[in-house]
Amino acid sequence: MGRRPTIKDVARKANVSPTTVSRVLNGDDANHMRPETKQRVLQALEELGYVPNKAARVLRRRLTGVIALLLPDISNPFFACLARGAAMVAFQHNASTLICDSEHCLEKETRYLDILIEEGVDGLIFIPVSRPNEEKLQRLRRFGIKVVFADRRVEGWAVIEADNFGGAYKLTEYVLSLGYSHIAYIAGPPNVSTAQDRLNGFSAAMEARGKAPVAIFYGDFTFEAGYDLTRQVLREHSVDAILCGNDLMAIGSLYAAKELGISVPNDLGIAGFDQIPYANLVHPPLTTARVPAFEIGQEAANALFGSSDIQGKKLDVEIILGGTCVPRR
Amino acid sequence: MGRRPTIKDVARKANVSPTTVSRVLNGDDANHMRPETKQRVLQALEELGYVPNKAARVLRRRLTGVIALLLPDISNPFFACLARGAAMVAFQHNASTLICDSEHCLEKETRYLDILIEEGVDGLIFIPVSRPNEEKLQRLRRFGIKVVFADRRVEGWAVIEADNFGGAYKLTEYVLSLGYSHIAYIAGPPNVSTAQDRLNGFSAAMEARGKAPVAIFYGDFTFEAGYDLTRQVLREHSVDAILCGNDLMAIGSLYAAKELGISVPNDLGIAGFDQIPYANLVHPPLTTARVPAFEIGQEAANALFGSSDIQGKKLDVEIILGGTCVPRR
DNA sequence: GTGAAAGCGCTAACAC
DNA sequence: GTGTTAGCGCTTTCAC
Repeated sequence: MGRRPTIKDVARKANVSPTTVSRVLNGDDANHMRPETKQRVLQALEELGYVPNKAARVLRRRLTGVIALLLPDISNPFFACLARGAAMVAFQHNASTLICDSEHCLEKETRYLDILIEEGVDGLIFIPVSRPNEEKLQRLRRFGIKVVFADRRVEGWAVIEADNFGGAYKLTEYVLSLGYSHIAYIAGPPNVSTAQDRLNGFSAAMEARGKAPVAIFYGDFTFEAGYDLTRQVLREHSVDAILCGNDLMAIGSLYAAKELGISVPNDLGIAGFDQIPYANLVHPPLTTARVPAFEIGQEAANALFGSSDIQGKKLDVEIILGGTCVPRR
Repeated sequence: MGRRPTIKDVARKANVSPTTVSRVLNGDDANHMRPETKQRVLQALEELGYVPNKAARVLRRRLTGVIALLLPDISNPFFACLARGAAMVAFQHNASTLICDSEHCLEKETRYLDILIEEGVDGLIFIPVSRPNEEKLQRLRRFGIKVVFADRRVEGWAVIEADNFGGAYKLTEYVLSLGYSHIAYIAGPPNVSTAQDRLNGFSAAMEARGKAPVAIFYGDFTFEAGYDLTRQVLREHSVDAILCGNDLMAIGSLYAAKELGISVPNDLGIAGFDQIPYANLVHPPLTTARVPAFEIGQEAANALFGSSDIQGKKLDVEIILGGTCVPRR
C-alpha cells in the first residue's frame, strides 16, 4: 500500500508543475490554460485517485471550510432540527459542520470553545448553556471567528431567534380566551433569554387581562423538570392550567397529571412551546407554539456565510391549537 | 487587532527556540527540561493567549484527531442517541466528532466519503444508507481511514450492532404468547441488515409456532411509511396485530389505527423496535425492544480508538412490555 | 538540556 | 500559458 498521492505526484505524472495542477483543482484555469494540458492533468488526477490534503490547504489558505454548532443537547429534537437547518446551508456552501454538544455543561462548553479556536473554524453558531462571559466571546473574535447566536440572545451580539415574547403573549391570550384562569407557569432557566422572553410574554398577557399567575416555577427545559414541578404545583396550589416554557417540560407535565388521575384538558389545561416533532404524538396532542427551529438553523448559517455584517433576526411564532387546552364550559 | 500568535512568537517572548515551546506544548519535557525554562515558556504561552494551529499540527503529525460519524438521519432519536455515545467516547480521547447526515441519500453519502478523505479523519463510524459498494470502502482503507460499521452490517467488515434477530424472535414470541395470531409485519428496507435480521427473527419465531405471517410490507423506517403501510394492511387484510421494524414506523402505525377508530391494543396489537425516547410518550406506551443505541455509539468509537484490530460485537436486546400489546381475552 | 534546520502538502507572487 | 520559489505553523531528527 503506497502512500497517499500528493499534488507533486500528479504533476510528475502529467508532466506539468504543481502550480498547474493546483490551478486545475481550483478552477483557476479560466486564464486560458491549454485544453490539452488541462486534459493531461485531469487524467493524472483520475488515475491516481488524488484527493487534496485539507490540512495543507487550510494552512495555506487560512480558511478551514468548517463551521461549528455549539449547543446544549443534540438529543433535544428542537436543537436537532436546528442543526439540520444549519448543516444544510453549510453543505450548500461546501462547508462542513462540526456539531459540539456541551451537554448543558458550562465546563464542556468552555473546553469546546478552545477546541474550536485550535480547529480554526470559520464561524460558530452558538447556543450557550447560559449567558457566556464577555471575555470568552472577545477571545473568539480576536481569533477571527465569526459568531452568531441562535435561539438564545446575548446583549450586543447578533442572534437569530424566534419572537418568544410575542408567541408567549399570543399563546397566553388564547388559553385565557378558552376560559382557563388559575394559571401556573413553569419557566426555563432564568439566565436564558428564551426562557425569560417567554415568561415575560406570559406575564404581560396576564397583566393585560388583569390576572395574576398562581405560581411561577423554574425548570431546566427537560422532561423530568416538567414532571417534578407539575407534581409540586398540583400539591401546593389550585390551578386549572399550567403553561410550560417548552414542549419537553409540557410533556413531562402531561405525564405527571395523567399519573395523578387528572383529566387533561378538562380538569387541567397544559400548553408547551416549540412544537417539537413529538408534540402531536402525545395524547391529547399538545397545545403549543411553533418555533421554526429548522429555519433558525438556516438563517444562522446564512448569517455566517453572508459577507455583510451579521444582523440579528426575529422569526415569527405561530400558535398551534392542540388538544391539551379546550374551551371551558 | 494583531494576528494570531504562533509558536515563534511564544519562543521569542520566552527567549527559547520554537522546539522548546513545542516540547512544553506536547509534554515532551520529561527528558529533564530545566524547570525555570519551562516556567518561562508557560508564562509566555499564558500572556499571549496562545492556541496551537490545528492545520499545521495535522500536516506534520498526519493525524487529525477527528473521527466522523456518517449516518442517514440525525433527527431520528435512535441515531441521535448513538451519536451522543460516540461523541462522548471521542471527547474522552481528545478527539472531535464530525457528524455527517446523508439524509437517506446515497449521493450525499458518497460525497461525504470524499470529504472525509480530504479532511483526513482518523476513523469513521459508518451507518450506511444501504449496502455500500466494496470499491468505496477499499478507497477509505487505502487512505488509511479506520472504519467501523454501526447498527448495520456489511459482510467482511467490523460492525457494532444489536442482536436484532434474537430481539425480534423474542418479541414475536411474546406477542404470540399474548394470543395475537393474525400478524402482519412492516419491515425496513430489504438491503439494510438491521431490517433483514429483524424480519428473519420474526419469521423464525412464527415458523417455530407453526404460524404464517398474514402479510409482509417494506417501508423506509419513517413515521410516514408506518402510517401509509398500516392503512394498506388494514384495507387489504384481516389482522389482529402489526409488528414494525422500528419505533418510528410503529408510531405511524398507531396513528393510522387511531384515525380509523381501531382500538389499540384491544382490536389491534402494535409493536415497534428500538425503544426511542418517545416510545413511551405515545398512548398507549409502545410495546417494543430496547436497542442500546448509546452503547452502540460508545462501542463503535471504542473500536476506533482501540489499538488492536477491530472486532465486531453484538449487544443484547431487551423486550419492553408496553401497552400496545396485551393479553387477548 | 536546548537549538538549527528540514519538511509535511499546498497555493500565490512573481517570473518568463 | 506555465513554472520557480517561498512560506503557511508546526514537529522532529540530529547536532552540540
